[in-house]
Amino acid sequence: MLSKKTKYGLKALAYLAVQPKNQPVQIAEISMHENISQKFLESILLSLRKTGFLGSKKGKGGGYYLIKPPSEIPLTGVMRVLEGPIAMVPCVSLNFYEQCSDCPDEASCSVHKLMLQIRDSTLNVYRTTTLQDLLV
Amino acid sequence: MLSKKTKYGLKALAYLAVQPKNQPVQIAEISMHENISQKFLESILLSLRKTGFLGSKKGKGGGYYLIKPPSEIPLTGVMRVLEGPIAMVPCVSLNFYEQCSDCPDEASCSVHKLMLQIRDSTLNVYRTTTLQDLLV
DNA sequence: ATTTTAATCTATAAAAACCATAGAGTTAGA
DNA sequence: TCTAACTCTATGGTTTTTATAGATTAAAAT
Repeated sequence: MLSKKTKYGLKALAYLAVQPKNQPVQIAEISMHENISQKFLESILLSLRKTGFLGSKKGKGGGYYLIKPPSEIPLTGVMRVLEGPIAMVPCVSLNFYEQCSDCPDEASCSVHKLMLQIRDSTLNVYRTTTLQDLLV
Repeated sequence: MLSKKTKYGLKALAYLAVQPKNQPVQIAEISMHENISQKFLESILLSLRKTGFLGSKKGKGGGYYLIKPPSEIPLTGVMRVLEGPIAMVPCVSLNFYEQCSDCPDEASCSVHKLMLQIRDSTLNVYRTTTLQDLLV
């Protein structure tokens, strides 16, 4: 299941992507427009800022804005920040690899083989889709 | 993330798939061989039996066995039983469709569009892969 | 019939993840 | 200096996941 965090994050990014002249938008506006709990959205936007997707401006007329044009933001990075590893199992993760404690041999593991395929096909979508492609 | 339930279930199915003459295997044997908590495995195998993937025999010489040959078991069904809906969001699910409460219009929802693509590419893997393909 | 073996069922609880809120602090602009 | 808006820390509640305990039922062997 997709977490609310990711869902809200993507919606917020898409909302920011259609702003004229990429002007800063306040949390409150995004939260109202997209039906998202404001406090929760705060923490999500904060993590997107810390990871370099968003910029922010404090004070009057401030808000959040995209740092790069939507067409230059592939979803791989966004998804890793919001949802975590793309792989469904650590032993096939490119960025978060971990050995399975219960599994003596990866090469002969049936789950490993399957999840490798799933990772590749999912990754292929995220790599070839940018934020621009999500806009109406 | 893939749940332990699914991981264990797949391993158990693969283990059963390589049994000579498809003979019944006891829970205890699978649990030992695959490093799975026996009680937990019990409930997993039970649900696989109830959904028609496994048969069981009680008493001495009993155990669980595959009902169909591995090559005739696409992973779509198995995954739906073990892991639940394949879609990451109910509004793009074929078998478990549900409207999003927070989303006024599916057609213009950025998350919807993306998750539709992910569902299709994932489904494509599960549909074209059978239990047979997971064996070494 | 009785005993043994092994699946089945019900209930429950520990652990982790997820979602959300509260409130104080900080920064920037007017 | 006042106010608007982001930043940070902490915390609580709910749900899901994982696991365990114990009693029951069914089949086979004796």
